[in-house]
Amino acid sequence: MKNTKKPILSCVEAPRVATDTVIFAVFDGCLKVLLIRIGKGEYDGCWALPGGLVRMDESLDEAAERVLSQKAGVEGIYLEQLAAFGDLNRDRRGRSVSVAYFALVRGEDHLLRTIEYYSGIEWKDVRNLPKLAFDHRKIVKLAEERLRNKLGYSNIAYGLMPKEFTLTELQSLYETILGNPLDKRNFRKKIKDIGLVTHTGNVRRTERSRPARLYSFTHRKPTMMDVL
Amino acid sequence: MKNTKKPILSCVEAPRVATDTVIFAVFDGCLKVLLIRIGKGEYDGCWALPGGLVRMDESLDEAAERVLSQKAGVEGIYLEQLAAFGDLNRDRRGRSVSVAYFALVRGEDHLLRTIEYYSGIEWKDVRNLPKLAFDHRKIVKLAEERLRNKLGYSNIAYGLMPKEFTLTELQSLYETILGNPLDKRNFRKKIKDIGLVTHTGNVRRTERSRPARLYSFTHRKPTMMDVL
DNA sequence: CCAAAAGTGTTTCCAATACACCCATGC
DNA sequence: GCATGGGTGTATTGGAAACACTTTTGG
Repeated sequence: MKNTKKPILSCVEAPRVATDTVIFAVFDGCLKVLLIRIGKGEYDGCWALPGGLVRMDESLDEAAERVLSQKAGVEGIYLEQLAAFGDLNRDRRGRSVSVAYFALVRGEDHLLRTIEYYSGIEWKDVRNLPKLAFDHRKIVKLAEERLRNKLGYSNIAYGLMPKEFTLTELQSLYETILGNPLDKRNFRKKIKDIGLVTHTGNVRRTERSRPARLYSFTHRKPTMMDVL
Repeated sequence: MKNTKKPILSCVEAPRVATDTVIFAVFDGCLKVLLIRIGKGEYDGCWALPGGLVRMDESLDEAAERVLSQKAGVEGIYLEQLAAFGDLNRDRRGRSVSVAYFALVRGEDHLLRTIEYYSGIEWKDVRNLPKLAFDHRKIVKLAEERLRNKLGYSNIAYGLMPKEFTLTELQSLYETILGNPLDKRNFRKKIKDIGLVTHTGNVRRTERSRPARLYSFTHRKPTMMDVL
């Protein structure tokens, strides 16, 4: 049902509502987060998550999608609400409440429009973050935890992998995010047993060694399953 | 660090920020939720979760605690953030964003000040809810799911149980919430193996049968563990 | 001694783990 | 033919699940 009443004009002190999104990608063997450099004001020189105020004509999810598209140039990717952050001192410029999201970008697409938009936009290694503004370090930490957990009981890895990939590449993604090595035979057995991936019929040929069979995710929608 | 700047006076259209809390208790063999009857306006006759606007001088968590205390008369109980809800049409009276919480009340305390405060405040069986205002049905559903999940991998049941209890009582709480029967011997073995509870040395004597040993939770702080 | 609920162990089964060698290709 | 990474199966173990009888009390 659509909201038919004219919204109330709020002329009293009230917290502002924003969204901030932790955008993950895996490449160069690292879990990366997309950050924007703040150029002036209270947090000059710090880095921050892409975010912005929520408008009157958009839901929280829509606001997060818009920010993703405007500031990071990505659309149609995996996006999920993380939590709301509303400590009094989270933003030194004034009272605000932020609804944090986390999003996943395929490693192959990590260059998409990021550098062109801002010069101050970069993928940073999660293990080695610069100084972050607001409470964004806390948000990234929570997002990282959530990502690691969900990897174990859902198929969200599809959000980080290209359409086609080898099982070795998939395993290496899991290892990068989880931070520990996995047994090759057990990994492949489990992945195949639960039908997480489907063989596409194609192979990738490399110089120097046996060609690898290519797979794609069986489901491209978020699905719960015991992956590991 | 304390917020030293004067907060910005927001004189533009902006979503209002509220909290709503799903307060659970288990008694009479049912999982119950505390609801408040709405007496007038758009949602006349509907029931709603206790909630209210977030003030400028309190964090989201503090706002939830205040509402809990003012509207439900309970303090110092288990409280955890659930998620933020911000669909455009969630409140027909105007644009709002609500940060939902879920809270746990010991069954023995379920009468605490509830009836006295409002006549329109009642514990309702989760399996048989009345018509709810706003998007509160969705919020209750999510909270229920979260409660069921957490029961399996944390000790939060302590928030629902009295100080001392028998293992049969604890099992019956699990069965009520999960909705299916559990094996007595396996349940007791697991509960004891992981050290979830500690024997207090006391027993409860009933007429008509063998006395039951009394236990209390080993930890009264939220702790992650494989309970079931 | 009877009714009522408390309390207690063992076996079975499945899923997670550990582990080592052969295969296909390019050079 | 050799170097490189791809691909496969089995034995072991540990935890989950199934399952029935004895104990203690009050009346």
